[in-house]
Amino acid sequence: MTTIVAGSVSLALDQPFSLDDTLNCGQCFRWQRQSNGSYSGVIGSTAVNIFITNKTLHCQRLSLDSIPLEPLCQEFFDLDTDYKPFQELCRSHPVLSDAVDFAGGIRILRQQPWEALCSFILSQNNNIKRITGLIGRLCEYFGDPILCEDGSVHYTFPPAQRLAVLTPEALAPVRSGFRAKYVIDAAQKTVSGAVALDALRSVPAGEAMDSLMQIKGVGPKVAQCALLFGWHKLDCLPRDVWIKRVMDSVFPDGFPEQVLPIAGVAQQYLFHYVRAHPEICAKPGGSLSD
DNA sequence: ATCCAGGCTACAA
DNA sequence: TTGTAGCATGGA
Repeated sequence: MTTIVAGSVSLALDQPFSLDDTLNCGQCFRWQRQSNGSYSGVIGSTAVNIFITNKTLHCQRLSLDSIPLEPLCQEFFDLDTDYKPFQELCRSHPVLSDAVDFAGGIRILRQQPWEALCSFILSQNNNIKRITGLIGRLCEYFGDPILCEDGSVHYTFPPAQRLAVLTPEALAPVRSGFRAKYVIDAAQKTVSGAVALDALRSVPAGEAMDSLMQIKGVGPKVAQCALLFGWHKLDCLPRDVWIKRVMDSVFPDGFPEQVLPIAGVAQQYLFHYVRAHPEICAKPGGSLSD
């Protein structure tokens, strides 16, 4: 009996979707741009190559598994969510409107909760380039290899059970510095159930934050990033140094009220926008020396 | 060389 | 409660 495995799927897109912006805006760290402009990456235990042409998302399976490709991509890239209403809400403020014009092709991926949590623990006081390398090493050293048709090897994100039994010394090759002990604590509390990741799905953001912040090395910013990118809680508003800057200078009273339910989406447009245009945060007449 | 990066902990006042 | 030194690492 022959197993038919769909090697690729094509998904029609009914709204803007930029792979470059979505995969390079700091919400994920594991997608690699190929020389032809496509991206390769891992969703769960499936390695894929993706690209967009003619308002169609093409997804090719690289790994040798038979997990149905279409629902996998449909969910991961959040294709069932209509972002137009979110962008209309952002139009209520000129700078958010500019951010939408600049970064409106970003979609909030539906990453696995554990991967998002672990990734953003490692992200603290760190820059995106180094975070990417660090997570790459974590997966290469502690994930499961995914053999691919073309001879390449991808890796799963290491499950919590595997990291929970490690010592900081064992994690040394990852070169995560002081963050190693935080990752181990997160893994242990996840495995023990002290922090029940699955249960957070049905819990309001504030309560979910309190739960995640029991983990050493998880404060408000890491918790909100994890909940936004790993649990798709769109009302979370992570405040990193860039967002703090633009909040202080442009939104001293916070986002417009109507934006708050999707503040995480607005935040992500803004994050991508201000990193490319730091002058937005410049205080009018302010000087660096006072 | 000093500063900074998708911050948090531990401690002081 | 608010404020801040120290933290590991590496690129600018």
